[in-house]
Amino acid sequence: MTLPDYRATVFLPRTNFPMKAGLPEKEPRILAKWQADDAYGQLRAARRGREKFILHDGPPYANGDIHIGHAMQKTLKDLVIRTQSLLGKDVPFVPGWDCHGLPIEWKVEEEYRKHKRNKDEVPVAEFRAECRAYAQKWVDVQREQFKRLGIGGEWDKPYLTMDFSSEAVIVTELLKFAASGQLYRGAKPVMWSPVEKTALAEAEVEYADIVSTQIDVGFEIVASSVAALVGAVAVIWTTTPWTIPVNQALAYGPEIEYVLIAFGEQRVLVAAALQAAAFSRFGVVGDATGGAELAATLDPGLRRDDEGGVIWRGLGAELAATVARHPLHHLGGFFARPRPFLAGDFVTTDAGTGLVHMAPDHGEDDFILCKAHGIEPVFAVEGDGTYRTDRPDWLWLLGMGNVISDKLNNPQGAICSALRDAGALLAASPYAHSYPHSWRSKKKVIFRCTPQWFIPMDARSIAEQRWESEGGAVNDAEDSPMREGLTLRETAVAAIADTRFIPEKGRNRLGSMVAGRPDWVISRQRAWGVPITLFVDRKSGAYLNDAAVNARIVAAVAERGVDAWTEEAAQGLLGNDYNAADYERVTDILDVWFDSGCTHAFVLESGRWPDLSWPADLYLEGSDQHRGWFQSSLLESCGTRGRAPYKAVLTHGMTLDAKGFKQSKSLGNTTDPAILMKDYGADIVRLWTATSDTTEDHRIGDEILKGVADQYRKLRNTFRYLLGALDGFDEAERVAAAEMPELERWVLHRLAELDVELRARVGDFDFSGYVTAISTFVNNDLSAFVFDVRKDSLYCDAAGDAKRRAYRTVLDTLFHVLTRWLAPVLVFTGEEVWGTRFPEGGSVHLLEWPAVEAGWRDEALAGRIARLRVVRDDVYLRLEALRRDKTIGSFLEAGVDIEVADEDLFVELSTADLAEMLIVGRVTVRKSGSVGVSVGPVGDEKCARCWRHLPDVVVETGLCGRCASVVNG
RNA sequence: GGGCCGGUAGCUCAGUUGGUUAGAGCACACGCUUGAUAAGCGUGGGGUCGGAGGUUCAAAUCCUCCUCGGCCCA
Repeated sequence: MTLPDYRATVFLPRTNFPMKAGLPEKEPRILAKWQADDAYGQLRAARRGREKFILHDGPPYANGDIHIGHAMQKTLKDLVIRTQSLLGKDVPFVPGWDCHGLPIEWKVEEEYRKHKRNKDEVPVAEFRAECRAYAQKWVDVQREQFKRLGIGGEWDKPYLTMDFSSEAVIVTELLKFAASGQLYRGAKPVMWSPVEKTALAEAEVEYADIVSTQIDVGFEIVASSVAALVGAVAVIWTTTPWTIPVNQALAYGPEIEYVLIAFGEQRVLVAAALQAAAFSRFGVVGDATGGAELAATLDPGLRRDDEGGVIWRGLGAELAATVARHPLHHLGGFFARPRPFLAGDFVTTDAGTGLVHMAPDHGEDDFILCKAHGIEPVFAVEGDGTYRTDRPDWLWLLGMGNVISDKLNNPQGAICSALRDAGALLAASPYAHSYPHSWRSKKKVIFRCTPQWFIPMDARSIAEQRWESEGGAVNDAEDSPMREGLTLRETAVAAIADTRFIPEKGRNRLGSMVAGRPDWVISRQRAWGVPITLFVDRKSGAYLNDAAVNARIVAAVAERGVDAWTEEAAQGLLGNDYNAADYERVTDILDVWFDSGCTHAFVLESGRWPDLSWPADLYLEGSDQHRGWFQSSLLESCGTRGRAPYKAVLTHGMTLDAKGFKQSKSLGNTTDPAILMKDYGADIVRLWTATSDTTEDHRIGDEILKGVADQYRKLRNTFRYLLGALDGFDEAERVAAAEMPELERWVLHRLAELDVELRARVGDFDFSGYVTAISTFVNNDLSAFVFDVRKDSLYCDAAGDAKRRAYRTVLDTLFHVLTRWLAPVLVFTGEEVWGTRFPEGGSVHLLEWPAVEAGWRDEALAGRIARLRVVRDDVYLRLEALRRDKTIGSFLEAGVDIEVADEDLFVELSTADLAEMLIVGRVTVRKSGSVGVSVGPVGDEKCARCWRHLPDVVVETGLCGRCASVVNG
């Protein structure tokens, strides 16, 4: 007998929402619609007047395509913005870019080289214009790349550090530091090219093998706590003879062993470990006759490491109170000053003599060590590499040429000659080594102390920063914007205490960096940046601090940008009260970190974006920004406003490759967001961001993305099921929660629980916990349990059946809840899902957090369902055995007999529709002395429509009673 | 070299103040279903918690050292 096909009478899910997402093609279309509808503007209008949440965007550098770190970070920011917005807050987002600085200058210069143009022949304003155009080009590129990721924001009006209005505020902020006395001119050695007369960055220097002159020079010891040393000669070794006239001290290693050895008429002091090597040099004095004389006086016995020749032996620490004099001390003045022995950790016995001559003007170690002992640089070498002529000390070197010239440095040059004449040159010979050269001119570079502008961290120590005759340009503070009586460092430390850190460990990181950092060097000898708009009095060295002048400067920059700061404009800016000739116009530009440290001022505070307000609720950046933007913003704001520009700081880790290694182009292990857009789509990248633990370093790779795509598919299919199951859902079907079966009420209970959990996760910016909670709910509670159990009712019950209506009511609730909860993560899919069900319903992103009633919570019910699910798990374990021996296929073919001893459990089980809950053919529950579960084939006929095995199936129709009544209406 | 941070199944993550046999999802294997079907359901295997010491009745958890990796400095 052939039974009718009842398939057409079953209410199968119906939807045109495709299982396959096709995100790479679909997302751009949704994006275009948002653009056309002004989705961002609509959202602003919808949230007007609500509590604000200000996430201030840290500006990426406008140079090159975005990388995966940018993608992850902007997505993270977008998750914050969209979840806060979902909570009903007004969350404007103004993205920004960092546009000034060296890397852009390089790129433009690189173009010049390609076209054989010389940067020095290009007017600086024209050069800056090209830098500006270059930055703008990448702003436009990156803007599209960020938009493609589904990042919402005011893309049509971003902030750029190079906007004239930004530049004007940066200048204003600088002048605030000036006005409050928080600026001083100090010095610091930098890489300097005497040929180009400019400072160079590390990356602009290349190393080349050259031959220099190495010399051993004796410094006569004039005082020492070690009596044997007085009158002896301390020997230093150097490959830059030109630095000897700038020497100010000698350094020794406290742990190094030194020996005093007779050498001809002299006694020389060198490191014990280097004695042999040093002595083998001595006597080699180029072609000079003096060398031969010296060699002749040398006792052959002393050329070996002969203990007999050692007059004194001791550790460097014993040299602490030793003082020498410069070999050219007879010149008087600068050269007549004593040369103290200083303990230096950097002194080694790798080469030389174990004693290092210190020229604080020309070495990093030298500068720091000397500074610590109050010895300041003397600026003996000018920018063009010649010795200064405005003091008598170096006039004897007049006309000797550039300090990098071989003529000056060779064994016959002026310096070696002077030393030889003084009897202090123990050796001079060619020396081959690798030496830094300018990438551009290929000429040798030097370390050279140059005046730099500083913001002091400890204002009380400003006076100590001054150096002789250079006029430490410190003005008295008018009024300090910092907390009363506190230094900038102390203000910043206090501000950190007032800030929330997510995760908490960021507090320590930022705090220890601020506590230990040196003064902030804000000047750069560059072209592309905001000028340090100061006029320095040529006589006093103090910078001009006049409100009227400052106002003119700011107005000029606001109008013309950084090009307003020119020599020609100086008198106009100074006005009638000052004579431009009396003032040096500072030509340095600001460190770009000062620029970005001011973003809070020209973005949040300026009023240019009326939606924004100061301070920000949140700054969100990578952990590398503890040294960068978090700190520059903090210091800038503390120095001008006495507090941090943010209430909270959220840090994320770095994105590593699949194996946990840093991504780099040279390693070839980078992940290109553009390729991800093509292969996966933005929602996958967003879901990857949301599921990664971004508080730590995290990984990306094919396997990881595949896993994320799987998780996405599960969520997508859940939406597809909801859409299909809700086909034709009508408000009239709706059932009140109180009228619903337990299973539906339990779903509502779970939603009430989730509501609390998810709100907490959003508050903690814990998106991985947020998505995991939703995913687990969808997988375990919905897909594996509720959807499965209710499949029968949804498919086979009559359309108007109370249970089915209750279920569909809950599915409708689930639809609204899940689309909204997931919309911040799956921005495109969320819109697609929403639009599929409500084509005229506007954007899902305008909606607010779904209404979940706290009254849905029902702990007693939750306990009951949990116990039933334990029974379910137990039964399934047994049914699997029946499957294995082919007794049954579908669980619907099984009958289950449960015996319980406990009265309460018996009542609980017998009042539940266990056959339905377990999706089996039949369940009987008996009270018995023993406890047990037995399973077997149910034996009843299978209903041709609902496929359940039931006793009331009629053979003729093949239908069970329920299905018969549905089919027959 | 220094400061700070991290290492839990193949992958992504949970693991409260130390306290039963270290969990979840995905992936994988096997099976069911063929009316969510390039989907859904079930069962299962898989971890010496980076390594070695130590404290403790008891350590993924506390301490020390090592190792690998990351950020920032030098």
